[in-house]
Amino acid sequence: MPGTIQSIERAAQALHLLGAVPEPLPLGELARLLDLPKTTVHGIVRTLCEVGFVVQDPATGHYSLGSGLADLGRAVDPHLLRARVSHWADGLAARTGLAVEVAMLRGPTAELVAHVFRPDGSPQRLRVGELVPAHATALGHVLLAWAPVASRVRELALTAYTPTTPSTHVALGRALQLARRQGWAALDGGLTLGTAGVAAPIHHQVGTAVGAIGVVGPSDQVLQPSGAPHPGLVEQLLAAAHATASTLRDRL
Amino acid sequence: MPGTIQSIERAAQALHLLGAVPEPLPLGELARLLDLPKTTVHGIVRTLCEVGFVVQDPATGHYSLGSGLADLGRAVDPHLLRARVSHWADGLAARTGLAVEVAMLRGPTAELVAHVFRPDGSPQRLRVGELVPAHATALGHVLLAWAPVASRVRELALTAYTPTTPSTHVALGRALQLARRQGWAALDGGLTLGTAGVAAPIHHQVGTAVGAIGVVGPSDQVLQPSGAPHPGLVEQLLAAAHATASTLRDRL
DNA sequence: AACCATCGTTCGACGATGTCGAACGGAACG
DNA sequence: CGTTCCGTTCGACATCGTCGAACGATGGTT
Repeated sequence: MPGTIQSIERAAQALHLLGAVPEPLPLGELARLLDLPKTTVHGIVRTLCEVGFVVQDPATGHYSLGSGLADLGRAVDPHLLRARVSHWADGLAARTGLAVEVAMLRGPTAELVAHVFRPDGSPQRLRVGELVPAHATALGHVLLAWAPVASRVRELALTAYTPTTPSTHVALGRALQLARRQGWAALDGGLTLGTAGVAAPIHHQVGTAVGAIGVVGPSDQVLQPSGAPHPGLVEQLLAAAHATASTLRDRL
Repeated sequence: MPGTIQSIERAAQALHLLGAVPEPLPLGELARLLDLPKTTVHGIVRTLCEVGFVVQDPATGHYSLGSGLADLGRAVDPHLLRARVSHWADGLAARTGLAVEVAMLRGPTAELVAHVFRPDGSPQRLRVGELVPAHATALGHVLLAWAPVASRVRELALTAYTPTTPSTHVALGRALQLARRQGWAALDGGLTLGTAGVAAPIHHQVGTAVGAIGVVGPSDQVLQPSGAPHPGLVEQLLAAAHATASTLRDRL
């Protein structure tokens, strides 16, 4: 039986000790209990502080368990995501003149958790709560591209809503690869001819996206004749996504 | 600013990923998301499995968060300790003919969480819930000797109940050092003249004791004229303490 | 039945990183 | 003011983590 990684075991022991007492522990005490030199323990708790599993009381220098541990088992609540994203989504709609939608992956679909109307006063219908097929929307492409279990794509039923809907796994795979490469996704007429969307991932943990934010509107207002998004659109989307992700990392 | 420990950071990233999805992740998927070779990730998750932070589904081989993480923030519940210790405490009382008490540290006192009567049928009073001064009992000496924050001893008010109560910090310190060295504590007449106790720590995490188990009775039945415990008494105590600790580590 | 792909796992070479003694500045105490 | 103890930094060194190669097991395909 091969060995395990000593530094991870030691970190776990430090966490156990910090969890065993309600009050913060000084470094020397931790070192004494772990039977390790202070500098060794200091390296461990400094790393645990950086990843949020341990916090250091600035006044006393003592250490205790951090909220990062409690957060591990919790997926981001849709209401929390909506709360955090709405400010940026409002601004994005105002600046782009387009409707803004935010979605989270729900099996083969994208569930809209936030929707800001395009600001031109035209009649619109609130779509929050609606499930849209992930393969047929830019939002869905982003969610699939950054889903933890990418192999799930093989299981999707790829209904062709329009001639431009990716309706084979090869076509969808290519679109997702392109999204991963460029960091965003665009799709023209995937669900409705004449309507296009561009979306970007909202990251919470390394490598995956908790949601996606996108703009959607008439194709000629979202994309240039070349098929590329209008100048500045992608940058604004990425900025909104990044800002939302930052607020998600804030502790309440 | 000096660096942090890469392997601990990587372990934390693995835990975040496992926490981000409700279903278990295969090793290859974890490796892809972490952008690390499979063998590297395997070493990390094997270690996390060993410390209980991750579990592996035996059927599929996939990994998910373990209960060890949730356990970190929770001290052992007195009712749980009582439930786990009672079998061993009953046996100890039967074999030694002495009353058995189990306690947990509560500030400067030892709180009795379990009490088994001496089996001679004499009238006795149930003492569960009672707080006894830690410095004046063998149980309390054990709890103080293996407390996470040893420096708290300085803050104790050392009331002298009998001439043999350790009533200076020096005397108490010596008694605790002796306890740590020999792995158990004995005290004759600390609280009541003519009554002696011997106690051993119940460990849950490395280096600390979650509780203590001890026998208490007339001095001549607990200790030999030399002051040493009766033969076999310490071994039986340590066995009961160890068995209790083992059941505490079991997952319900 | 044979072949193939992919899985989790083990082995072991190698050098990158973790370990930890020495030493630091700061805070608290007598 | 001197002393003690704290958390922290530095840097030498060799231990340990990394990871390519390869394994047996499993499931799917022909």
